[in-house]
Amino acid sequence: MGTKKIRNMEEFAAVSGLSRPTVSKYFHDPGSVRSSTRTRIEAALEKYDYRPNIFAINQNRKLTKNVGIVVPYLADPFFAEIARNIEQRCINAGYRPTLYSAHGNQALENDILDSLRSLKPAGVLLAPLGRASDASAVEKFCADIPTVLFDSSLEALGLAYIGSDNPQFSMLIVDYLCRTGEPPCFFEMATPSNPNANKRRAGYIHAMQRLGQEPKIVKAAGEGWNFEEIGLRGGAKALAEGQFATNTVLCSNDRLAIGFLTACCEAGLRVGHEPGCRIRVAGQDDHPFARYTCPPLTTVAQDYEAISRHAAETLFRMIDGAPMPKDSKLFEGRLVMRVSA
Amino acid sequence: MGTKKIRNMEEFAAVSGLSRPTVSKYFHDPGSVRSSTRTRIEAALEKYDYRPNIFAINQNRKLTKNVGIVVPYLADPFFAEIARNIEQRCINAGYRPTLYSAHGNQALENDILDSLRSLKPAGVLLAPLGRASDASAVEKFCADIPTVLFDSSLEALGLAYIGSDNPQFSMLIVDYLCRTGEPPCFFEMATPSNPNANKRRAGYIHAMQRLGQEPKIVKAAGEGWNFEEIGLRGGAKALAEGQFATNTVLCSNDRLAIGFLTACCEAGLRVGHEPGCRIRVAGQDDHPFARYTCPPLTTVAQDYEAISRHAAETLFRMIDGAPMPKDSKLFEGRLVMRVSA
DNA sequence: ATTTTAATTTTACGCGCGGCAAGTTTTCCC
DNA sequence: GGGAAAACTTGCCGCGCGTAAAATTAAAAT
Repeated sequence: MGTKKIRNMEEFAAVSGLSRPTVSKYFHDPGSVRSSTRTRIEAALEKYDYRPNIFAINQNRKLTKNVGIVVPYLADPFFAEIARNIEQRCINAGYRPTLYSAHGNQALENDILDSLRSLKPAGVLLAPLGRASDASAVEKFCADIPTVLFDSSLEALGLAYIGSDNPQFSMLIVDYLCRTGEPPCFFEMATPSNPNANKRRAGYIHAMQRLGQEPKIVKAAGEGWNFEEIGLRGGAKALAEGQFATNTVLCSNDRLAIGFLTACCEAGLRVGHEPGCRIRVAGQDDHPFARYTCPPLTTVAQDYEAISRHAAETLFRMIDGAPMPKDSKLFEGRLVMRVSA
Repeated sequence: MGTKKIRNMEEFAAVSGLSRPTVSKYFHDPGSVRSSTRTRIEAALEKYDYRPNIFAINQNRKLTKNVGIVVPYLADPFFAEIARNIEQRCINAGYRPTLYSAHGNQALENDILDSLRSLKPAGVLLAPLGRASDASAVEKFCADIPTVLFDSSLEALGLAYIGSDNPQFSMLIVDYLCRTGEPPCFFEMATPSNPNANKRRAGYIHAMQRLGQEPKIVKAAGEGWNFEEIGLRGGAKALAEGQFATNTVLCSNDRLAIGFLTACCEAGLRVGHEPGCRIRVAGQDDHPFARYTCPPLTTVAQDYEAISRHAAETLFRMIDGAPMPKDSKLFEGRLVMRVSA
């Protein structure tokens, strides 16, 4: 390694025998300098491991390569997974993603939006908290910075978003469950954190009515993002009180189902569609852990790939000048049949 | 709201009738300006919602309030949880945390360390990839920037870290399992991603020998961070081949155990310590999902609170000038008895 | 009311880099 | 070899703010 510590681009330009603007050009686009100079720079780069300061770079650029990714709750592997997917797409497209989690907290979400303004991002991919979001703050943000909303809509605002066709999810699995056994009861949180839950409930009701069945909804008490706990407690209570009219339970989402499965287990109920099982349980999302429940959870898979791809590509188009899409793009779910139902 | 958009501190100082440095002082410490000027600033703040650019602030500060938090794999709820805990502590202490995940990838971990240099952080809390880390890169980083290593050590380097007393974990649960039934076999990944696994294996062997039992180790093939999958596949194979010499399996970590429980379920083995159960399964970590397996997983709980608290406090002391601790600080595990063993 | 002193505000420069204009050198091509 | 194009250098300003030193002001003391 080199003898002196390189502190900035000026010093680095000096040791490579070039002017700073030339070096700057190189870092902006290595192909934009003569190959002989490129060689010299890269030789110097070997000796002194210098890298431009990323935040200084973006200080005075009209268009940065920064992209912000915001999710509501990173401790949920679903969001961790989709965030990773989107991050990778940004990197591949030459952007510099930064990931933020609101941790289920409105104040934090607002802080993140403020931080993002400082970052001068070329664009932002935002999965809002939903019901708990500060709608006006999000609206202002979208007006100022190219933003793609995904996963959840903000119903108060009329903004387009990219996500799953939630009513279709419920209809798909209701059809399946009715075809293969007793019609499902719908198990959900009393106060869901985002509008997706409402759309799933509506889809359930619609599908049941279409099949001539009476919808039965069971609600679990509890707030926040600890869905498993809510599913466990609410499920145990509902089971004990005999609230489920049939032997089939469709949960509003997989995490709730995971908790509910534990409630079944603790109540001594064998779960599954096989002979000898007392109850069938299905979820919605195909959460990363759904494959590993006991028994493995039958569910409707969100199209992670399509959502993250479409969200990223939409943002890239917006960065290139395209307007914010007027209409939401919703992807259909795919039935994942496992043992639980 | 105000009439014009405030673009920077200069403009904001103008509309509040003060000089920029005075306003700057206010933002650095509202108590450092005369109360009459503070009133004027806060009045202007009401009218025009201005906030200093966070990245410009840190451009020319000798000591910033930035803190970096790096975890190896954020899609693991364990890391998501501990990261959230540490983030909160940093915020409470007046720092500005930024969270990064290496996503199990060495190149990404190195990129993150480079980004962090640009951030000019006051300090960094780093949970390294472990075996997959670029030891020399981490070493250089620690030499340049106050860094607290947590969760996993870097054995190649002699650096202190903050984490769990892994041998104690295994010894604790081995004692319990032997006391209450057949001695456990140890189920682990063939090529674990960090040194904690090795320490747990050593703890297992030591505890078994002390009890006069012969250690039996079963290894699951597979690389990477998809532990559940590895536990499921490796577990199914080991069960099919009768590799477990006793009816008790101690998994190297909870995620592996979650996969293994699914393997048991699919093999039709009832898990638990209750009559009628064919196999007992225990994990280590008290992963956020361990409570929600079927049956709920008996495990050894990492002291999340203590680790994150001690890591954060150590970093704050280092930022205030204390040297990097010479010795690791390891917290004991707590036995969490559930139904699986 | 005047001086002393402490608090506050200005002035002036710096951080690490982008970017533009004008001038100089290199390279390429006929 | 001459001329034009391409690449590079010099010089300077800008981004949004921190910060030390100087100048000013306000509060306290006499």
